[in-house]
Amino acid sequence: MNGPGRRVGRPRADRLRPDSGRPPRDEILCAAAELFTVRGYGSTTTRAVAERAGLRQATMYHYFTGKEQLLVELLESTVAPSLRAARRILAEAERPAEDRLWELCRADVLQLCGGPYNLGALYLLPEVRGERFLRFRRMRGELKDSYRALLGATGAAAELGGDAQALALRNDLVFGLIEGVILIHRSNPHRPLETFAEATADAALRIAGIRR
Amino acid sequence: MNGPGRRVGRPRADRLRPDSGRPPRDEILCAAAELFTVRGYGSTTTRAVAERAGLRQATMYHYFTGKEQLLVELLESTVAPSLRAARRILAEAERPAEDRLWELCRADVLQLCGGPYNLGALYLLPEVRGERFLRFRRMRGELKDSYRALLGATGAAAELGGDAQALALRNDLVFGLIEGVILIHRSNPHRPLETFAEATADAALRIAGIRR
DNA sequence: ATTATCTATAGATCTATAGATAATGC
DNA sequence: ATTATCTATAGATCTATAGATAATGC
Repeated sequence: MNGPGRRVGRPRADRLRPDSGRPPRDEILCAAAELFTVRGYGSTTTRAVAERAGLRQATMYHYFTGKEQLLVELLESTVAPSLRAARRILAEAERPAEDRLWELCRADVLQLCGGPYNLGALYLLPEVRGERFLRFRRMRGELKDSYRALLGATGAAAELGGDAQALALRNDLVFGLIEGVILIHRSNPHRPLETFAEATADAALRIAGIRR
Repeated sequence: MNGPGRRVGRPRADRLRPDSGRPPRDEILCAAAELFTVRGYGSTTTRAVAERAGLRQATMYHYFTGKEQLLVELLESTVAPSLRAARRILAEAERPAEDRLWELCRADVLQLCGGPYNLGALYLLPEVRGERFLRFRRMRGELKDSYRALLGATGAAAELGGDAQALALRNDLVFGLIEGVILIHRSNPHRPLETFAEATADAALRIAGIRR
């Protein structure tokens, strides 16, 4: 049995929250994700995060060095699965690039909009420009490069006749649609996610100039 | 002559800023726009806004009731021109809907990305969910309805056979691309804006399923 | 002994207000 | 007299740290 009362350390104060069974670290990250995406980073206090996670403000510092670390971990853990998927898809050289680009788009939409809170909205926070988020931005850059590589291997790209700028612009538009997709999802969260992800991947390919 | 020294009221403290000649109210709004889009709303202090505008923190309260009013005015003044353009374009019933939708997209991109700071990024701030921004959200809703009306009048919409949900989804994708466009622009601000606006309008029409 | 939590709080803000001041305008 | 600004500050946070406490583990 792993019920309450069997854990090491001083028990939590009463009246806070029912025991969720998850590790406290995860509870804190979830609370932060929810609040950062809904209220914004700068408008969210460490007290609000801790309260929502069911513990006292100071306890957060047992797990994290500060508020910024929360955002760093959330960002990197959101982009990491997308990046893994991109690497895998990029390696499947025998499949047509068009199909693979579609799959990557669809997977990213599911990743960004899936889950209980809209993690994708974290990318839109202006605060992400800071130095501590450099690693996240590098990972995101590699993801974008994967999009470009796939797009460059399609027949639609061949039609541009090697115009690198035109290709970059198209890739920006495709990637922008995928990253901005969270805005669309947020405005109508009740739409079935599968349908939505496929429709978005279709739209991305239409932007790319691919007819199928 | 309207140089310094000819204005009513106590002079500004020295060392602040050279006289820009613009009304103080505008200077404050510009400073707020710059900081809100780059640092975020919650992470921007009234002191930072005032300092950048060249006056003391307390002086801001001579022109605005508080920090929220700054964001309210910026949001509404950003969406208002788009809404006027939409009403005008919507009324030109003799022109093909396809052309008018393209024009509206292009105009919105210019509006959102034009100007010295990226006003469009204000729409992405999570804080905009608050009650004081209701009027802005209504205006934005009317703008989105204009997109839908135009899209519904195109031949591409006719192909959907009156499926209202499919039309709504397409409109969300089109509108989402336009609103998310600031993310793309931010990642490469040196691209000529005219080219970019037209390429984005092209992409929007491709999403909409319009071939031309 | 180790651990996870708590309470308490120092020190640094941040927002908004009160009231003084230094210009112009009449 | 009117106006736009300033200085000063009250009161309310907010972050992060110090140190106590209440469990388990050995």
